[in-house]
Amino acid sequence: MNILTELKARFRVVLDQLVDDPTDLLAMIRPAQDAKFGDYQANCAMPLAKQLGKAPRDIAADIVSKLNLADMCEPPEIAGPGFINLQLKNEWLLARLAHAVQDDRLDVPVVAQPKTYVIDYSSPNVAKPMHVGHIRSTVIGDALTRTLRFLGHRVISDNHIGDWGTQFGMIIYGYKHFVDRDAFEREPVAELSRLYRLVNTLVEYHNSRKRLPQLRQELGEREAAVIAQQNLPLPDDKAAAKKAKKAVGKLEEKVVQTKEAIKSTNAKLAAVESGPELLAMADSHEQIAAAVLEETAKLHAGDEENQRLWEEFLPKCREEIQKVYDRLDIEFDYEYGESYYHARLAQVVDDFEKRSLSRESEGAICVFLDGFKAPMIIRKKDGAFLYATSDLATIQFRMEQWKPDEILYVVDHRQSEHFDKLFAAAKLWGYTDLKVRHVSFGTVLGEDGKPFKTRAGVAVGLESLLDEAVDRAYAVVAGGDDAKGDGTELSEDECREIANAVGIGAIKYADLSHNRTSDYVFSYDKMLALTGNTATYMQYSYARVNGIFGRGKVDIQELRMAKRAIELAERAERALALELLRFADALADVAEDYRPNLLTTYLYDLSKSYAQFFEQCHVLKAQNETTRNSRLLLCDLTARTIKQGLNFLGINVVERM
RNA sequence: GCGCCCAUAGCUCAGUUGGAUAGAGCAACGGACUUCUAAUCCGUAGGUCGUAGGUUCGAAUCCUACUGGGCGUGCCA
Repeated sequence: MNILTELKARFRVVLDQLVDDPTDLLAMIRPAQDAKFGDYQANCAMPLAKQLGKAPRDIAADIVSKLNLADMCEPPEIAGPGFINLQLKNEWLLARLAHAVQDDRLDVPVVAQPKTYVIDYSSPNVAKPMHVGHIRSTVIGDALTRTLRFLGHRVISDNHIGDWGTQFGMIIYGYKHFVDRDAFEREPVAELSRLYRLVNTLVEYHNSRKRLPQLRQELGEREAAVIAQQNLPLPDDKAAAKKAKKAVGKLEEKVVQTKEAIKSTNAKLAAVESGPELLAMADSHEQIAAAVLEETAKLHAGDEENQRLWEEFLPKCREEIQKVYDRLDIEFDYEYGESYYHARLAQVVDDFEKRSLSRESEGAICVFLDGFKAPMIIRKKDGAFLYATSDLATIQFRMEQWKPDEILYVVDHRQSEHFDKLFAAAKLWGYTDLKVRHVSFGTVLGEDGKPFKTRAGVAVGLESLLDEAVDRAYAVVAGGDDAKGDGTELSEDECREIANAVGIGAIKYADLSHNRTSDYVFSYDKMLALTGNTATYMQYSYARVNGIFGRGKVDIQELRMAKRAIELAERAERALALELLRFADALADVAEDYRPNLLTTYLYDLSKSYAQFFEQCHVLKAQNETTRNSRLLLCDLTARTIKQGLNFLGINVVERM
């Protein structure tokens, strides 16, 4: 049962008599901030004071007198300005725990009104290897899928793979001009990836050459602007003088920006010019950028050769991506790539045109939306479609196919404006009942506080990231095992298996435990730490419970069925019990605003409660058989909750570590 | 220029949508092992919640201005 939902239902009956809509007031019932105030607190009396023209403490007393809570709570107490403090009755807790022991769902109810969700996440480009930028979308989307599904919603996970864009034009061009046949035979994906990078480098080289003179000119103009501003006489007025100085600062900043742009442009030129072979390639492929676009256009137009190459490359690329998903233990219901929607794009634009929702501007078909300066372009002046077009087509398809109540896009925050426009356009198009939500997230930073890149300046590959985490986890696991002193307990195979669960778990957990909207600093040392809010700590808590069962030769299945009584004599026992029963609340919180970090916080609190219980309440050497059995059941519930909770995060537990 | 986001302990981060004395972990310091896994636990210290105003019974949270940072900004995705 969901404790908060139950309490709110009880309060609603009373508050309905006082106000028209108690929704906001009910949101003010929450877990107590401090254990000394009880288990839960209701803060709704204070805001009612003005509205009802009565003292808040009197209102609180009035509410309390009308509440029907006797079965669930001790008599409520009114404190401070009008807080209503609630303490759950032990009998009530015991009844819930007894149910949880027998219940596969750990007493977590199914939602009253299931919805249909489409969740769009991960969405890598098949032509490029997956990199660090893909973890957050993949891991957050997967966690939301698992959690919402468990809560009883119908969830369709759809990996909107980039398999149709310019990157494929690059690969095709590269394959036609630069392929190394032997390498392609041996390792096709590695070779395609090399070709992608090569073509990309050459394209950037020529772009840079074109851009450099412009940048130099810009630099001259901006430096002149600084001097001009500096030469202006300083106004006598202090505020105006300050403003003038600030203007100089801003202009100087722009000079710095331009200088940096020149530096990175020069680096791109040097990358090619340092190698005679590369330079020769660049010289003989001067029109490469246009040629790549043409290869892409030919593919889209159904050119036989390009189509054949695409069909040959795509499965190989997808296989490679699948390897990463296998390692991450992530599955999708559907993986309709962008190419899947190609046939619909022209119709989408036609429909917008027919219904006068769009119009031509500077040769492009544009949808002008209220509140946006720039229009959303759905067809370029050269006739090609854009990702806005295919995103619209995707919405149309999903509505036809699944009729979702809500579509979630788990995509980084930089695309928020695109989604704002997309959602506005979808509404304009007639999807007024559909809820569309951009579940955005921040950037993964390196320890220097800047976006996580290799020394060469490219995003860190996802595979190598996983390798590194698992290697480090192996060192931790094997090291910890050796340190026990009584010889190595774990076999080599076990160590490897544990290291895999720990390493992959650490990466996922580090990501999910941060508020998704903020950037976070990626650190192997922190994520693999054995203490603190890490997957490793949670996995360790789980393994310790298992250790008790092993040492005590406990048949936990038998104990569950035997319906042994749980007792809450010790403070630590009661605290643990209450935490266990908050699982449903925590999951509801995750679903509320799609925030997996609320689940990691919960699991960490649970593990801490368990650690205290573990210190203070000896299980196997309990005073008597009844207490021993009670505590074993509390251990069992803890282990099951941790396992289930980590499972929602896509993280596995290990029986020993 | 315009738009969006952010600023909390030395460091990395929470903060349940306006509630009681702002919390964790790391690092620092002090304690607890003939152990149920010490791979742990307990304690101490650490804060002008970027600055200045405002809203009200009550603000890290809402509003305004400022400072500093990130991102986006008409034909990439």
